Amino acid sequence: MNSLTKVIGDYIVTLFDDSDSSEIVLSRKDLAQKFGCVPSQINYVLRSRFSPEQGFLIQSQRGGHGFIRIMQLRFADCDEYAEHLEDLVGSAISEQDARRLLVRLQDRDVITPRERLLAEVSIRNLEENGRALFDLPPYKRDTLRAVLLKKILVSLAMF
Amino acid sequence: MNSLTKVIGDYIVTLFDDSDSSEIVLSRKDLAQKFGCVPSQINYVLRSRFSPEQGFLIQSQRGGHGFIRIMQLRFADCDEYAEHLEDLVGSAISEQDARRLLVRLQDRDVITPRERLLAEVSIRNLEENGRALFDLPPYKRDTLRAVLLKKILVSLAMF
DNA sequence: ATAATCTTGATTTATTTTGACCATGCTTTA
DNA sequence: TAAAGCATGGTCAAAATAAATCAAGATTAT
Repeated sequence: MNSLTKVIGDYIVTLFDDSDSSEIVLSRKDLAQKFGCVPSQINYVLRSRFSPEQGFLIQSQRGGHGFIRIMQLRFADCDEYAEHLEDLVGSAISEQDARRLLVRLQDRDVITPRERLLAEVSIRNLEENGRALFDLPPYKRDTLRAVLLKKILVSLAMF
Repeated sequence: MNSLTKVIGDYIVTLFDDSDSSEIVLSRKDLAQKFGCVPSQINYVLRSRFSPEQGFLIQSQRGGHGFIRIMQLRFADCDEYAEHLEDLVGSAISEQDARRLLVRLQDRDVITPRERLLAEVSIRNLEENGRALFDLPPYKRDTLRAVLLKKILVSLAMF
């Protein structure tokens, strides 16, 4: 049995197929109407099927002429790369190792210096929050760091 | 379908493109007439799209031969730009506003699409941690988000 | 049986559009 | 040259529109 969520998700995918652009724009209200559901269902579909982790970015605007824009990020072998990263980063990583990894990626021109800087700032910020605000134990911080680093690298690989 | 506000805003941008000066002058009444709207709509366009936060300054004069002059700001150096960013983000910012700001910066080629993506992923990660792990109230999340966003933008401005 | 996923609707937030009323600066006229 | 009149632009708030959030309930999968 197909859930409505799946049906709507599939429909959105066909919009991408038909559009040969890497982004589509839609109206939440109209879409909900088309599928006879409440508008917030659309949010659920987007949250569960079109997240950044799944290779999509979403912009939206409320009010008159409101819209939802879904952008699909380009990517060759996402799964393979993600697996590779899983090995590379693992489920926990020290700040040092994270930095070393970023340097290596920059050396190999996988990321630019600015991108490395940006990644390091974000990781550093996570560190500070985890330490000062929440008083997390080191292993927990290593875990959160690994999660963030993988998200960053996966997303960049999509472009 | 585009909102009138967007159409008018885009039109004003083309005026800048065509003018190769950093300022343009226009008549509120004529512009409103051209787009078939009430004059105060023009004020709304200016307020929402050409604010100082967005890098524009406006002068105007009422009465006969009245006018509206829009000036585009330029920044002398990195420090000045960084300071501007501090003002821009403030001490708290919503996820939406943060995203909008990033979009604007990308539109103006201040950051690349990849850099925007990276920033968005980091901010989203922060959001998820703050929400799911630590159960922070919205205001606190807005604060942490502002901190991170400023760190990111300031660091990039240094480059 | 329990956890995960999906569905729903009430409430909140954001954006745009419109209009009534206010302020200011030329221009004309007494 | 002062007053009156006209031509502009500004402000504010209400109405219209539309998306986001949140939590509770329903369903499905393990």
